[in-house]
Amino acid sequence: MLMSQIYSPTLRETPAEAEIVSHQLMLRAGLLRRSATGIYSYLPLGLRVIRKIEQIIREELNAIGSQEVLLPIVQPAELWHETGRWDDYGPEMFKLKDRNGRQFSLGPTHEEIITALIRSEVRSYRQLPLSLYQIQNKYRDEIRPRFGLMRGREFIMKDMYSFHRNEEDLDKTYWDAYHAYERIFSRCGLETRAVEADSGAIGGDVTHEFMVLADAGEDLVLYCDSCSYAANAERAEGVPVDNGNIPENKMNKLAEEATPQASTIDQISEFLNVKSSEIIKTLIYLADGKPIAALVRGDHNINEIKLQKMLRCESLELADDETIFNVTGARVGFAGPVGLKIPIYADYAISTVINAVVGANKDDYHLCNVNLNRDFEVAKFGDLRATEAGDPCPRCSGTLVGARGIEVGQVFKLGTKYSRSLNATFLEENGKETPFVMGCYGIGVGRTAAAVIEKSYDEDGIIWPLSIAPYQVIVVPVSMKDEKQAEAARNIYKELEAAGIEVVLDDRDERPGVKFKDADLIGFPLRITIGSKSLEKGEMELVIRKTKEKLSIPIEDIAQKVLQLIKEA
RNA sequence: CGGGGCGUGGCGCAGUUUGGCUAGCGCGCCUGCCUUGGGAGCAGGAGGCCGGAGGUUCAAAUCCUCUCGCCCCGACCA
Repeated sequence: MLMSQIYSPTLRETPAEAEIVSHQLMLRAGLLRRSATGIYSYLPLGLRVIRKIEQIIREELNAIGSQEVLLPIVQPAELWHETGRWDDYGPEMFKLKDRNGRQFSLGPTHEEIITALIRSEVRSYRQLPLSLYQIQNKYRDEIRPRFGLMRGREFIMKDMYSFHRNEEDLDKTYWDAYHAYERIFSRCGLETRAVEADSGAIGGDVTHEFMVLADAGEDLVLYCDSCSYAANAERAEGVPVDNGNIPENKMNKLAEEATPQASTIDQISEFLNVKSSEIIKTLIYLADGKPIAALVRGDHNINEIKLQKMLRCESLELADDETIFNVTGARVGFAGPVGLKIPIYADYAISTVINAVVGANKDDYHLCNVNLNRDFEVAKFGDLRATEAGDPCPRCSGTLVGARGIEVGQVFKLGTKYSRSLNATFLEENGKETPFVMGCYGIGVGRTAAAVIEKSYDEDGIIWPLSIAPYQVIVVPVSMKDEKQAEAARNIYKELEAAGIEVVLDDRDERPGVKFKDADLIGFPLRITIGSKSLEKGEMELVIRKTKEKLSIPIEDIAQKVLQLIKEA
């Protein structure tokens, strides 16, 4: 390909719209342009990177026996009503109507479609297991799209779905996929860490997210400093603590203190001169519409996902001011467990707080020296707090370390959630109608490209690994007007192309600085520079983008050397 | 959805507070000369309903009202 022909408008200056490095460089290198918030056009070089990643995915998934399909983007609402996700997914779904007023959505994911496809065709255990995948645009009207390809509203995703007779069979495919993912990301030049995670709106119990540790990541990952435990912070387990029964003689006399205008933990801590760990935070929630109280220590934060799991409720939201007043008799900021008539759930750590400070359920008052069992009862203890860096590891005696992570893939064991609600069954050997046991497996293709840049760039631009670079080599003659250089450039270009190498010839009549800057910005892994001096010696210069290493190599050896470098990568 | 910020040639910005001549600058773009190992130089040039609508005024990029779009932070942690 000739550089003069490639539509790759590079920018000297960083567009104001881009905040993180990968987004800035994708725009500057002419890989990407924004069309609307979270919606992008991929330009030729950007598309080539995407296609390379897709190809790696295809190879690895085909290798574990999955087959590629292409499912519709426009999906009928009825299917989503069947699983209840038309409402569960809520405003995240792009919804549309056809001319007859029939409702559709732009697919945010494809569990419904694929399950509906399978249910009418796969009738026997003899046809299982079955694994299908597709690579396609997904549509989610994200609450806050940002960071270019990192979180778009339209984005390219590989999604794979597997169908099984039973859990054991699912387990095998689950780990096949898990290991295929490791190979995929590794081939893309990414170091990933599989972490335990929450399954969110997709559902299921066992799931791992593949995280690339990077500052631009939107997730917080906690991992153990001495064992292999790693989890998304929203999922990370707390370690149960139990202080046993607090001896009566350590309990001080309950007292009421006026705390005018002190309604936050910090304010109370300062006003009463107590540590935040001596305060019990009382949160009033509506669980499926019914009020409940959740207690966490003042220096802890609640994890609503954990609370929702413990309550086994469909919906969970913080109560509104009116409900709080009705339940506690006080305005927000003065709730406490003493005398509450609603069920009280508490984090394990609550059992360790002696002589605690709590809201008095009375405006502008708090209670001091409050003690569990003497002054209030807890319906159930559990792991309710948000685990943080510095907390003990739930698996060993180590300590959890925090890091930002970019989630590039996730694998789920879905179980029968979708097959049951969509009535997708097959006949078992014994003739019994059985719902499919399912798994699903996603990879964010564009996000993977973005993650690679986040981990591999320098002040001059992107540093693509050979495996997903838009082209492997760029040939840069210092001056196209020097006919000797131009000819040598054309010759080596043709030779490399003939050897099956993906090569670009920068045939533009630009000054060398411009061509070097563009080559570095776009991130071609290898550059062959042709100057008059080296040419006279019968040599060309091979420059490694990543290390900036420059090798003078006899012209006749160049192609061989390039092939060797590609092979070694 | 809440808060903050921003919309001025393709890109990055100034000008807006305090209304006033033909709306500026840098980069990019076009033409010519010149130059060729890290985004050169000189000369000439094109390109703007100042996001949109309405209003105030002799006069609006600038003031007022409404609206659209974009970016950032937050989204209930009492």
